[in-house]
Amino acid sequence: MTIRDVAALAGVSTATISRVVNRSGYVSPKTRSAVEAVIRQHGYTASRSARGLSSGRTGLIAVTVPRIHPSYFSVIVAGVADALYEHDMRIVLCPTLHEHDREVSLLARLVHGTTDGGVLILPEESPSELRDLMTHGFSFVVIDPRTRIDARVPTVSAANAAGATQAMEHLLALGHRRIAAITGPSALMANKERTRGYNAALAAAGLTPDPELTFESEFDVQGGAIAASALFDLAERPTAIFAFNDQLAIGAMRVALARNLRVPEDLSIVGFDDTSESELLRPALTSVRQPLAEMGRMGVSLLMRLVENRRLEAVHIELATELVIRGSTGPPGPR
Amino acid sequence: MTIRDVAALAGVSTATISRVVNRSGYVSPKTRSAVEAVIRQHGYTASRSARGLSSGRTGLIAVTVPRIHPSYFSVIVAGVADALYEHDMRIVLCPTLHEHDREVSLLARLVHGTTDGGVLILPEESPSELRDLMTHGFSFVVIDPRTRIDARVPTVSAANAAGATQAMEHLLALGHRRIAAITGPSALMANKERTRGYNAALAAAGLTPDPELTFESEFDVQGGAIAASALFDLAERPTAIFAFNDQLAIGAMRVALARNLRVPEDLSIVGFDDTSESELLRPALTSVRQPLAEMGRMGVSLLMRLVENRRLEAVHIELATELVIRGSTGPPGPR
DNA sequence: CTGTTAGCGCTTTCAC
DNA sequence: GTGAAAGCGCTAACAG
Repeated sequence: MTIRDVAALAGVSTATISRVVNRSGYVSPKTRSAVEAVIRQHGYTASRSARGLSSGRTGLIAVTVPRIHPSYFSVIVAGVADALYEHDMRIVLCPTLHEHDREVSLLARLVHGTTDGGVLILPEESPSELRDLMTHGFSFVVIDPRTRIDARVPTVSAANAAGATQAMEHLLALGHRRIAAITGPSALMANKERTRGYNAALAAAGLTPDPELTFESEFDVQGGAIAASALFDLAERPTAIFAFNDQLAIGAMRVALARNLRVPEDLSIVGFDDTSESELLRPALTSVRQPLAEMGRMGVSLLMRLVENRRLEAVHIELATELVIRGSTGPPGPR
Repeated sequence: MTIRDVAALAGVSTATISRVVNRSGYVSPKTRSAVEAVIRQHGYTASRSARGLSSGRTGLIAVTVPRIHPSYFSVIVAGVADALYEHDMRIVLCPTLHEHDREVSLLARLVHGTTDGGVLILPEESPSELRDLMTHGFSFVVIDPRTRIDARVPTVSAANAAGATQAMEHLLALGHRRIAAITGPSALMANKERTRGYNAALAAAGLTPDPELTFESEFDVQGGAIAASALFDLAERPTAIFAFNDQLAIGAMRVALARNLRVPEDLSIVGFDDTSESELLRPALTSVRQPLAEMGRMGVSLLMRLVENRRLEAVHIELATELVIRGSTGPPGPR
């Protein structure tokens, strides 16, 4: 079933079919309904390839993501998919799987000629690679940039510094003074921001950050466990730990419980992300919620403007986080 | 950069460029390397739309999935993406979001003309809709069919009956005799199979299923909680519960702990799926692992054969499950 | 309001 | 080995 078949059956030209299908231009009600009848009867659907080739718009958006599975990513992707669906567009999913060094150009991976634009989630591409992409006229936005990138690229991220401050203010308000930070890889911008928020909150409370209390680590459970062990071995143990993501917090909590430290009586723990695991833990984890799905939706909203206007608006959006208080935090116990 | 630009720069015809890019037909080594140089230098990438239009193959596969986020789905999708990547193909993701009744044909949703085939995960389409899809010559496979569908459609699922039997044999071996089942919606084929496995294991142990001990419920935490409450109110409480998915098991465990039943001393619990939550719970959940990523990969492998041979092979694959024993199961305590 | 027509960028016979 | 040329199915001027 091609547009020509439909045209023949309806006794009109292909142009008219195109007009009916795309609701573009004037078509008499009579013709329209005749065409629609034929279409319905024969189940005609326009080929997106052909449409893409001739109009330059495919209705497909490339979404790159390091991995699909961790809920952190799948929630963002769900937000993106959701928003795109409303624009009648679909996602071409490109998990990069750390295959960045594969000899395939980013443009090729973004399925050049098949997509109208891209949403890059936590991309591993260097700022210069992203600049190349811009040069090629490819429309894209970045969600949660890994490093500082060209200011002309629209970005969406969580208010990481403010979020960290929220967490710290909560702990400080509870009376904690020795608050450790288990940070993720310091190369990530999000972590730099969270560290900034951590320090700012301490400063605001008149405290000087103790370097002994900051521990950098990979973003996983094991990293959290290692860091926590080191912190517990300190001469003067922290009364609270602010973990820069929930995985780290889980690792820390495991070690704490294994060492018979009660949470939150002996140790308060705050995570970051508020992934679904947080409320499964016992005690449930206090965590800074990132508006992940909303970040995805917002990314699409920026991208759509970009795709339509064909001009770059330098927009950098930070979405507010929310501290979700659960059972893992409480006032410090008497030593 | 189009194929014509490259041809002009290399001083050959577009046909030759096509041959070089696709490694089809003979090209002299000299010409080839000249062309490759130009391509590399100018970063040319063939437009997938144009290629799709002229060759009929787009290198894109549609993947439908009810929702992206629950890890159950994202793990399958990750497997699919993984396998497709090796075939140099990409995924067009179509979360159906229960929008099944939207007036959009399935074919349109599968982006007809943009994809070479489809992987339908737990599709909500009726058998007859799927038959229509076949009639249109669309190549697709189904992962985890919701109901019994046309036998000519290749399917991949977990060995649900056998998996249920594994769980039951474990409980029976521990000495349990009163084992309740919290099933998911009985319309789902997977649940019918699991029920079959449950009954078969009881029968093999010389026990008659007690209808009082089977409770149907939605596949969520709350459903598990409701079912467990009812079971605990029974005159003669079960000593073990086999929940047909992990969410149900979580709900059941919550209620058990809230009622001061010790797990596993007073009550053993087995889940199904072995989602990442299982090992986070305390006690960690014994669960039947479905090889989700593998199911995704296997689906692709069937689909690739289908796409290449253009003929339907009626293949129905059941992948073995594995019982992962953790802390939530143990011998029944003295009453 | 509707039809004609010229491509969009690529693959693919068929000649040479 | 390589080139010429005919589409693939659709959209978008431009006529009428």
